[in-house]
Parts: sequence; structure tokens; C-alpha cells
Amino acid sequence: MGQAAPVSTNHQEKLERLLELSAEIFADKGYHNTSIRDIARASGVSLAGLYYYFRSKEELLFRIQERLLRTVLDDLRRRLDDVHDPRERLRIFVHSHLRVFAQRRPAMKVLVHEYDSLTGEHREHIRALRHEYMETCLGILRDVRRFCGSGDAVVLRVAAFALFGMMNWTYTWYRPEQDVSVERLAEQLYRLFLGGFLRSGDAGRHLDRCAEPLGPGDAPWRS
Amino acid sequence: MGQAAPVSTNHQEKLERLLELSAEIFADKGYHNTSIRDIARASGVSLAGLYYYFRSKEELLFRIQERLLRTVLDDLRRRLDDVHDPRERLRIFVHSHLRVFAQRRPAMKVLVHEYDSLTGEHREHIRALRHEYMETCLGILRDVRRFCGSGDAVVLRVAAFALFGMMNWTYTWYRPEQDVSVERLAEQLYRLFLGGFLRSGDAGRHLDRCAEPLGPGDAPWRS
Amino acid sequence: MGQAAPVSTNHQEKLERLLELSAEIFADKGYHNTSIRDIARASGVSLAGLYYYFRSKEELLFRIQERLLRTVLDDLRRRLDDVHDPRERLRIFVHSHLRVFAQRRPAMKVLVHEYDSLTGEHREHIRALRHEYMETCLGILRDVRRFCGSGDAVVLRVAAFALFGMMNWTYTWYRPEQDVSVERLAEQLYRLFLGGFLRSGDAGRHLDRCAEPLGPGDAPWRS
Amino acid sequence: MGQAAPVSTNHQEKLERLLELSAEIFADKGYHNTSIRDIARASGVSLAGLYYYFRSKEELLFRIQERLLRTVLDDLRRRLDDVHDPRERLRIFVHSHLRVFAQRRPAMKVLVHEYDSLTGEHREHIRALRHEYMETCLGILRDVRRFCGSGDAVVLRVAAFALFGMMNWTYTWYRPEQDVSVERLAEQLYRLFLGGFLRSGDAGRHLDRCAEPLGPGDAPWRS
DNA sequence: AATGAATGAGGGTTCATTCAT
DNA sequence: CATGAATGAACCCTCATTCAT
Repeated sequence: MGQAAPVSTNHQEKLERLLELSAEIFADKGYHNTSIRDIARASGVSLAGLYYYFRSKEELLFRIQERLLRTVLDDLRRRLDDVHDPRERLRIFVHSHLRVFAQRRPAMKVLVHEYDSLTGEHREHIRALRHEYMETCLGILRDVRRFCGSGDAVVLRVAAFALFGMMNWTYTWYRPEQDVSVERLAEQLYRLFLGGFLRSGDAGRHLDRCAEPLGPGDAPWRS
Repeated sequence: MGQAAPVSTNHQEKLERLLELSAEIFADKGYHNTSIRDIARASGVSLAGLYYYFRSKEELLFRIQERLLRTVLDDLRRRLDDVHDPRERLRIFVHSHLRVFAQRRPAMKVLVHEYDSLTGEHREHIRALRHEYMETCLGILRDVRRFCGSGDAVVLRVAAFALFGMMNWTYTWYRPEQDVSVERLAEQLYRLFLGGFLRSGDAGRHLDRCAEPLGPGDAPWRS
Repeated sequence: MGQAAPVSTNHQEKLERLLELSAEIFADKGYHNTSIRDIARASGVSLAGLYYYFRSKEELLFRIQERLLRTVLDDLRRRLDDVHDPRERLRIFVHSHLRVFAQRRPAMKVLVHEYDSLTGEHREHIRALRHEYMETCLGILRDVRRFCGSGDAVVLRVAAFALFGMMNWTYTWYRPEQDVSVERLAEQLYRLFLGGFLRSGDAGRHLDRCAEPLGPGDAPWRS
Repeated sequence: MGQAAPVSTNHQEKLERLLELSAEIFADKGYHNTSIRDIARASGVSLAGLYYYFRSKEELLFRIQERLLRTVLDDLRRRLDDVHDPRERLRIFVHSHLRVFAQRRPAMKVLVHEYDSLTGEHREHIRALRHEYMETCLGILRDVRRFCGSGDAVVLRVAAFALFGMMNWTYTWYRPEQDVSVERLAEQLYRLFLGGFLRSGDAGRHLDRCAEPLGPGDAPWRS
């Protein structure tokens, strides 16, 4: 009677604490430069004890990335739910991304910086989630353009990557505690991007030597 | 005067070939995931032989980054030499950066991705060169703003990082051979940035919780 | 009187199932290459649960060997009970050994292949049972010889080991389902051995450098 | 001028010393129960230093087995070279096998006992060599039978395995220093086998329930 | 009677680096 | 200049085993 399955909950909680902690260490020293022993030491769990929670170091990395991506995607979907104005949707996208970045900095750095450290199925799995996120972004941009001008696929793709670049690069310099607030950062990046995006048109088209259309990139951010 | 130290030249050439090759491998597998043996194997030089050219693995990483940064800075200075129009200077900055990125992709990825892998003096040295580069960028942005509007330091800083983010992030997705040409990419990013930069003003200022004054605001974006 | 401890019976049954299963796995992968976890997985019992049935991995190995040896010895004694013809006794010995081999292949392989994996008292205990079995065999051979010729102890010993070699080696090649029937295999080995045994005499005696007397020689084989 | 490549020779010598030593330890403690550290300790070479000579523990096991098998096969071929009498050829086979067994006991035990510890290509390679050896044996037995009686394939196969069993099993009990001389052991086993082989005919044929002929087994001793 | 959680010890292997030649 | 040979330290991971429940 009363609460059910407290054991499982306990396990889940401890696991999440370990994910959080590991993300911090990976973010700090880099995945390959972090030893499982480092994590054992920091967590107070024995070396072997960790393997009760993850099958391998790479699975640990994978779980960190997957958990964050799911959070990001869920959060975004919820926020976009009943918003229809294209620019407002873009604004929400930028703000949501950066807010999560600020709140979960270590995991975000790991997600952005250590994608290449994954291999095999782990990588494939994360690639798929990143792809989904990228598609969401491209959809929004398409709507903005349809509303305000032409929607060249190549231009859209470059713009999307530019936007991700602006946002993701923050992990190299932005510290929420020392810099401007996330809200203001997000707003500035949003306006910076939107301002240029709306007027960029098919910039430099005439310069391009490759004629063929590129089609939708298979790379999410980059596979 | 006699022969000008042909041995030395030979040495220099071989060293540069090794730097290039190592950059490729580091870019491909990551610095920490690459072993000196990998480099020995790929170069045909014996394991011990490599240590004639570098004192340590980290020095190898350092040389790759330093060499590229010097190239970038020199190239940029030369191109900016007698150009005075602020926007044209910004345009040159963007194009120069991306052209080098495209021409020396492996080294660029290493420069961008493996900065944290440096320690001690090596890191400090590279930090200084990066700082110099950043200052050049900020100087250009300041000029653009002075020409066209207010030049809030915080806004400038965020804009500069946004620009770097857009450009540096390309290492994760842009392939010169498969994507749009570098020229077009550069032009689009330049316009995207400039368009937003010129109209972004002190976006979101009222949202900010930080107290410090930011200079006279201009018209809100939405008006 | 009442019920005869049904719990205990349950326990005994489960234990025997575990012995059987473990024998299979040990036979397949080798004792040292098998982990307790493998056994837990295969049996569906939890890792810790297994330790209710055995005190240690080695005790598990010991029980497998001991159980089989007792079976073999009991079976043999029963079959030899009222048989007095020496050759018939030998025949029974061979058939019995090989029949058990065929019926309990995994355990037999473990018994033959993993004797060295035992240590201390476990090893000593099994050694004693094996010795008993060997003595039974030697006794039979002695009778055969006494019946048909001289009974040199050395010759007997070598012959006994030869017989065991022929029989035990079957674990490396004989598969009851694919090869000749056990009956035929047993009969052929029996005749092969008996044929040679009866005529081998003190073969090669003159070749031997050992000085110890070997008893009166009989006619050379070639005569 | 003078001797060529002394370095290579040195390397080869050291490697062979390591093979020999490792064979002893594997024979003594078993392959899976021996750690590379044990070998390092016994050889005086550092742990990492060993990996200059073998790529892996399994390759070490493989080399031990391969080296011995090549020795055995070469030796046997040389001895059989100009001998034509079938019985003499059989005699040479048995003597050769046991002499090598006695001279290289540790390696022989490893070859016989640790075949299952090999995997993948290593195993396949050894399997092929064992097969070649087995075929040589079968060829000899066929000749003996053709000379003296019928040559049933199944009987031959069983006889061959019986012979191998007699000989290989010696690793479990025979100590050249304490037992009869190798020559005498070989002679006795040879006569024991030949005596039975020549008179065994198609023993127990009528007992067999499986009718189909077995054809030449693919297993050497047992793959 | 059974298990989830945990651990110390040790496994095979790779690493950056050195040094005599 | 260049290398073959060697090493100490550290890596990730698995092991048999225990103990509170």
C-alpha cells in the first residue's frame, strides 16, 4: 500500500545523477580525455559499480546525448503547439534552444562537441534525432520565407546551418552567470538572424559555379 | 655565397608535410583518439623518427594550430591593407575566413575543435593569437556600427561571436566539393549577418536583468 | 512419518538441473572462460541466487565431476557384479564407460578436460575417485593377462592408459547423433584394444634404457 | 660482408624463447588461467614489451600451436620419405609423434588441450594443419589395411581416432623422466594398436543402427 | 529462497615516450 | 637522421563474490 516500486525510482534517480555528473566531466575534459576512473572518483561510486548503470563508456556518452535531445525536442514541440505565426515560431525556436543550452550547459557542450565520438548504432540513433530537430528548424524557416519571399532550398539550408552555428557556438564563449541574460542573448540572435534572413534573398547566386540543386541535406547538423 | 642550407629546407618541407598529414588525421579521428602510431603508419616514418620533428604529441597539435592562425592573420592583414569602407572590410573578413576554411579544412577543424586539448603555454600562445583575430573582427564591426548606428560593446561582442559561430560551425556540415561554392557561401553568410547586424540595434535590451548601461537605444525592431 | 520433505526434493531437483546446465556451458566454453553470469543468464536464476546452491564457482565444477564419477563407478559395479569371465569384464568396462560418455557428454568432457582446473581439497577428492576407477580398470586388465599370459605391471599401466586414451579422446571427435552408434564404437574399441593387448607382450623391452627388472619376458611379438 | 641481418636473428631467437616459455606456463596453468602478466614476470620482459612480439594473447597461443604442428609435419615427412612398407610407416608415425611429444611436452599439451581456446582465423588455420596430419595418418592406416585385409572407411576413422587418443592422452600421465623410455612407450603403443587393428575387422558391424556411410570426416582430430 | 546493488582485484591491451645504435 | 626495441602508466572492462533486504 502506498507508493509503488521505490527501488526502480531510486535506480532511475541515481542514474540521472550520474548522467548529469558525467556530462559535466565530459564537458570539462573532453570525452576521450576523461577516464571512467575520473567519473568513479567524482561520483563516489566504485569503478565496477558504474558498470551496473552503463554497459560501456560510449553508452554513457550516448545516454547523455539522447536524454538531452529528447528533452529539447519535447520542450520545443510543447512550446510550438498552438503558435502559428511563422516569425513567432522562429522566435520560440531560438529561445527554446538557447534556454536549454543555458540550463544544461554541460550536456549541451557534450551533445555539440562529442557527436563524432559516437560510433555504430549509437551514432546512428543520435544522428536520427538530430535530423528530426534540423527538419523542424527547416520547416519553420520555410514558413517564414513563404510568408515573406522565395524559399530556395539551398539558401534555406545554409541559413539553417548559420542559425545553428550562431546558437551552438555559444558553448565556446557564453557563460550565463557572467554574460548577458539568456533572454537577451536569444532575442539578439533571433533578431540578428531574422533581419538578415528576410533580406538575404538568393544572395550571391550569380557567383555560384555549381548549377545542380542540392535537395534536402541528409545531414542533420552534420552526420 | 655557396649553397643555402639545403638540408634545412628539406627538413622544413618534410615537417610541413607531417603537419598537414597529422592535421588530416586529427580532424578525422579527433586529437585524443589519434595515436602517434597512427601518424607514423600514415606517414611512413617510424614511430621514434617522428620525435625528431616534434618534442611531443601536444607540440604537434600546437604547431598545426599556430601555423594556420599565422596564415589566417597574415592573409587577412594583406587583404585589408588599403580597404577603408567598413562594410567592404567586413566582407573581406568573412570571405577570407571561409576561403581559408575551405582550403585548409583539416587544420581548421583542428583549430576550432581541439583548442581545449592544449594545455599550459601552448594553450596560452594560441589563446593570444585567437584574441588578436577576435580583436580584428571586433574592430571591423565597430567601424560598421559607427558608420551606421550606435556601437554598444555588449551588442558588438555578441554579434562577433555570432559571426564566428556561423563561420566556424561550417566545419560540421560544409564540404566544398559537394555544397555551394565557397564564394557563394561566404556571400550569403556575409549578407545574412550584415542584414541583421545593421538593424538589430540593442535588441531585447529591456529584457535584460543586468544593470549596466548600454548606451542610447535605437528604434525597436518591430516598429 | 508424514510427508518426506518436499521442499528438500525441490531443492535437489533444481540443483541437479543447474549442474546439468552448467556442465553444458563449461563443456562448450571451457571452465575458465565461463562466467557465473553466463550460468545465471542461461538458467534464468539471478547471479546472487546461484550462490544459494554452490559456495563458489569451483565447488560447482567439483560437484559436476563428483556426481558423474559416482554415477560411473556405481553403474560399473552393478554391471560387473556377477560376471567373472575376464574378457567379458573388460568388455563391460569399455561399454559402460562409453555409454556414459555418450549419455552425459557435457559432464564427461568437463570431467576429462577440466580436472586441472580444480585445486586443493576438491582436486584431491576427485583424484581419489579417479584413482579408484583406474584401479578397477587395472584389476580387470590384470585378470585378462593372468588368464592369457604374463602380467607385467609396467605393461599393464601403459595399456590401461592407452585404453583410457582411446576412450576419453572420443570427447574431441565423437558425436552420438552423427557417428556410428555407441554400441558399435564400444565394440570396435574393445576389440581393437583386446586384440593388441593379448599379443603385445613386453613389447620393446630390449629398447628400454631403464634398468629396473620387469619380470620374465615372453616371446617377442614377431616370432 | 660477413653475416647478414644479425638483428633479425636476434629477434627471432628471443621470440622463440618466449614461445617456449609461454608454452610451459600455458601447459602448467591452462591458457585462460594464465595472465600475460604471468608471462611477463617469468620472462623478465615488461608487460608492454611482450606486445612487440605478439599482437595478442591469442596470437601467442596460435604461434605456439602452429610452430609445433609445422615441426611435427616436417619431421614426419622427412622420416617417411623413402619408407614403403606399410607397417614400418605406421611404426614411424607412432614413434615420431611420441618422440616429439616427449621432447616438446609443454607445447604438445597446449596443442592438444587448448585447441578450443582459439577462435576465428587462428582456429581455422590450426584446424587445417591438424586435418593435414590426420589425413597422413589415415593414408598410412589405409595402406596397412589394403595390405592385410579390408579397408572400411568407418573402421579406419575410428581406428585413427583411437590411435590419436592413445597417443595424445599421454599428456595426462606420461613423464619421460619418470616413466618408461619414449622408445619403449612408442613401441608398446604401436604394437598394441597394430595387433588389434589387424584383427579387428569390421567389429560390431551388425550392431550398428545407422546404415549410411560416413565418408571422410572433416574433423582432423576434431575441429 | 532469492535478488538488486555494489565492489576489489585483476584481466588484456594501448599509450606517449625513450634510448642505444 | 632514423629506427628497433622497450617500458611505466594508464586505459576500459569483467570477474567472482558479498550483503542488505
